[in-house]
Amino acid sequence: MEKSKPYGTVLLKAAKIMDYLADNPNKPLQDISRATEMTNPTTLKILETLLLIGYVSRDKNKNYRLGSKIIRYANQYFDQIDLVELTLPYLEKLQKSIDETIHLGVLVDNEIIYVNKLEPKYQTIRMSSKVGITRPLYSSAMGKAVLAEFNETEYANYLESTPLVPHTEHTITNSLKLDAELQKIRSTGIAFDDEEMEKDIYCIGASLKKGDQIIGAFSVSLPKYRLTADFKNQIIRAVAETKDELEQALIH
Amino acid sequence: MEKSKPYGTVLLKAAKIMDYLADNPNKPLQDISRATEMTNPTTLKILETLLLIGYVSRDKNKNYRLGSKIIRYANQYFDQIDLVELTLPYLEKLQKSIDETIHLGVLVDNEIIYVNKLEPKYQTIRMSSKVGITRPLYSSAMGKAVLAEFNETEYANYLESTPLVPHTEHTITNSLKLDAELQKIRSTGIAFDDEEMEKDIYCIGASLKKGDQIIGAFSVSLPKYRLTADFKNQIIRAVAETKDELEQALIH
DNA sequence: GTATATAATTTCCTAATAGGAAAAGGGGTT
DNA sequence: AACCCCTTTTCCTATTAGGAAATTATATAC
Repeated sequence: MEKSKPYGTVLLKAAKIMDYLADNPNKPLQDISRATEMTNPTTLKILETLLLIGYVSRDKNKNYRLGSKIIRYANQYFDQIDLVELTLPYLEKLQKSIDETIHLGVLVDNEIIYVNKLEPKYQTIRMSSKVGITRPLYSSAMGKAVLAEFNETEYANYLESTPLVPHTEHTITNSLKLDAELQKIRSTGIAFDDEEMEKDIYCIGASLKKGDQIIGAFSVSLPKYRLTADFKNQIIRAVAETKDELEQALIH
Repeated sequence: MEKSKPYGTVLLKAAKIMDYLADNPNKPLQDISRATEMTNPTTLKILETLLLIGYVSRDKNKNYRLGSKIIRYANQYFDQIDLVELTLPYLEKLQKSIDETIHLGVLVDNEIIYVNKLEPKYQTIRMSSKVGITRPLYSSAMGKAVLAEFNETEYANYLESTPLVPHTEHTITNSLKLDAELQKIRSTGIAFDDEEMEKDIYCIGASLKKGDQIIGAFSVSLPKYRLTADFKNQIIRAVAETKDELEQALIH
């Protein structure tokens, strides 16, 4: 069984250019050609088409960057979900009671994408994270909360397609251990990430469902040294309560 | 002089699909083919490549929507600018003194793109606008503020490439009138939009420059009936002050 | 459960495109 | 003015794209 060649070679090349420009804004043709391993004429022709459709923009010094169409797409993307606005008051309430970083994520293509982030008001040590980045399901609190909602087929497919790569020495890389962990999450509704993604960071999260549909998850993240037993219980209670409120709100 | 065929037919088709999915999320192959006037096999092949590069995602019912890559791009895009975060405290302060809708926009490809929006806290009648949408330069307060900063060549190019299409009966469609208006803006630093974009909506804005570089603009928008002479002066003063603060902050 | 309708996918061939070598054009610098 | 470096155009063929038709999967009716 050999994998067939993908269709749309220009499209793949264009994506390569876009990826490069996303990480390296304001680059001239030459740099883009070099980085994407294409000749100047080819790169130029693709860039001109990308310019035409608004995916990139070019300044007067002939440097290229991502274009305005991207923002328009992103906006529509959030519209589709429109979760951010809906959940904001509840997450803000959670924020008030637990002054730590709160994330909201949605499930897309077996990953969690951060779509909102609320920062602690008074804590000076904060997490560095950003809306737009993704987290694997197996090694984050939000991810495991979501995984726990998968049915057997979905879970089997997930495991098959995803190698359990360690990010820290605490990452769960054994599927039996992961099974056990998910079992626990199912019984309590609360998921934890004990430095599994990033050293010193502890997260407590829960999934968000709209009826039967898994939407995503939210979580509280904090440096582990701030996590006393009492505080942990307080967060768990607050997260559980927020989950109830959010799922109530999602039904309308 | 004939215009040459654009390179990358697949790319153009892919963009058509993306545009359609941006406006019509969760559509099956058939609908996409119909809307984009392509055959099923072609559409499918492009969708599969888009899937591969993360530009679209497909659910188990085989409905397609924009993919997570878009959010990642958008995030990088904002990083490039990183204006939103930087300006937020100042715009919030402006918000507090003038309880009306505040917009922040950046200049991209001779258009203003809204990148942030602050809603009035107490006013119940609000503007319907969204982050991500664009406004022409000639018919918005932010746009005219930016146009007033263009040099002669830039301005000439702009006029040549942009027809002054009326949006309301107040839109300036005469370039001499626009010249005069820009002259006034240059002398005061404040731009107005007197129902030129949308009936009943009045905006007061100013440009944002970082040294010599035109970044974008911000504005206060409100229903015209709330605009007394006194309130207008109050807004002008607040906008001028905010402009100073922001440009100070932009230098670092 | 089977028939029927509808949509998704694969196959396969040729019309159309893509890509790059080479040459030409632009712009800034010594 | 000559040079260098980067961008853009030209032009030809190796490669890809696109669609008709057949096939398979999926949903709906009976």
